[in-house]
Amino acid sequence: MGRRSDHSREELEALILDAGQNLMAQVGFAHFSAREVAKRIGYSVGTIMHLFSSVDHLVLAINSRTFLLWTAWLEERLSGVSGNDRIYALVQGYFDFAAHHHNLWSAIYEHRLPADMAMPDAHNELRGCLMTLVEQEIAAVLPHVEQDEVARLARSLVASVHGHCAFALSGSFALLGEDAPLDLAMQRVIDTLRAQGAPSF
Amino acid sequence: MGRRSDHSREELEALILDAGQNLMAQVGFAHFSAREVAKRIGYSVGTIMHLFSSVDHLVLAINSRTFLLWTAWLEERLSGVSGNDRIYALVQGYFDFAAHHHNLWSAIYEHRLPADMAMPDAHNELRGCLMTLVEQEIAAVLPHVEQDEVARLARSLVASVHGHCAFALSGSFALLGEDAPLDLAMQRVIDTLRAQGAPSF
DNA sequence: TTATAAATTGCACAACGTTCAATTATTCTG
DNA sequence: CAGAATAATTGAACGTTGTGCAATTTATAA
Repeated sequence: MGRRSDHSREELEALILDAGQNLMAQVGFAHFSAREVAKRIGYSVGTIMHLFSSVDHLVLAINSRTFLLWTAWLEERLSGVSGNDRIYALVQGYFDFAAHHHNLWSAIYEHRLPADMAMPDAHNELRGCLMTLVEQEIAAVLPHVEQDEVARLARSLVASVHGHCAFALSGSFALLGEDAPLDLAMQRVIDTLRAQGAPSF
Repeated sequence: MGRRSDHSREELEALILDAGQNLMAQVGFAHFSAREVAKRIGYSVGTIMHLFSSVDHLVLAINSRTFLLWTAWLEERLSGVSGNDRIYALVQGYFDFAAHHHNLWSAIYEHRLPADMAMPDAHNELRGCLMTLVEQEIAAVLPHVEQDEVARLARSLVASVHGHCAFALSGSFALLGEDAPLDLAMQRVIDTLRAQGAPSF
């Protein structure tokens, strides 16, 4: 008991987040448990509570990490792609990540912050990187649109694609007889880009 | 113990669903509890398990009821409205319901069916009524589009609006500095209707 | 060396979903 | 109408969960 020398505070936090994200990927948000995370790293639950204060803070941190993974995933999908294909790569990458990391992706949206708990700025900025990435791509396709409007469009298009992705992964689309959610999402994006006067869509 | 005469099976199910939906509205999916429902109606948890088999089935039934509420809400918002305004009423009604019944609405999407549990047909049909309603409105605005395509468009537009609504209620839009999610959603719907050649949008 | 501070634990608590034998109420049968 | 069969309902148990806290161990400072 009490073996501070094994890991520094930062190392221990990383250890917990690694194990936590693995557990989340394996069992999903509904069956996630701080106790199980503790068991997996050989520490007691109290240590996790000491470092993260509550299971909500831990899940928040895990989900922010997932955003990081997600952004990297999208950047890789964009590398080497040019022109309008970058928009396709972006939408498809969005769907692919969710499909390949179903539990991690869903956890982001299944977790609701307690009413008395605000999103820490650091986490918000981390998560915002994904939106920045999308803004850049939208701006490239709509060179005549001013930046504020690009930002609004990016938010809106992400929301639209998110809706399609959520319905796809939850099974709602399947229950409605829809078998090509990605095509649907892509069409909606094209509708909007054309409405904004995108040159070649 | 054992007082079968108090309520018939159907009455008791309705009693549980009423109390369950009230509890869900008050505390949200994360703090919903079958035990608390039992306490509120003066029965034991065992009785609820006997009638609904598991808390997942109970939540499923509550959420299907919410779909019913939601559909009725939309129909009321549509009554007396004509022309293109019906599309506006529909999108706004979607947002309004979610805002006025945040916990009920969110519970629909926070609840994931266990992997070994399928959506019962009866519930799927119930929930499908909302989509049918939307299909009718889309068909009215796009008279030249054939029915299968209308159905696909309806699914897609609902997904898009859902994405905007989800980001609005979760606070994601606020964190991104977006303060008019409804306008955003409405614009995306118009983009698509115009792309489909809607006469007057 | 001793005092102070920080980390870590183990235990307790209340609540959860689920299971099940026991009990009570109803219905069926002869 | 009595007695057997059936169905409903309960209460208690079990293994979880998140959280709080006093006690203990380790590291640091004086």
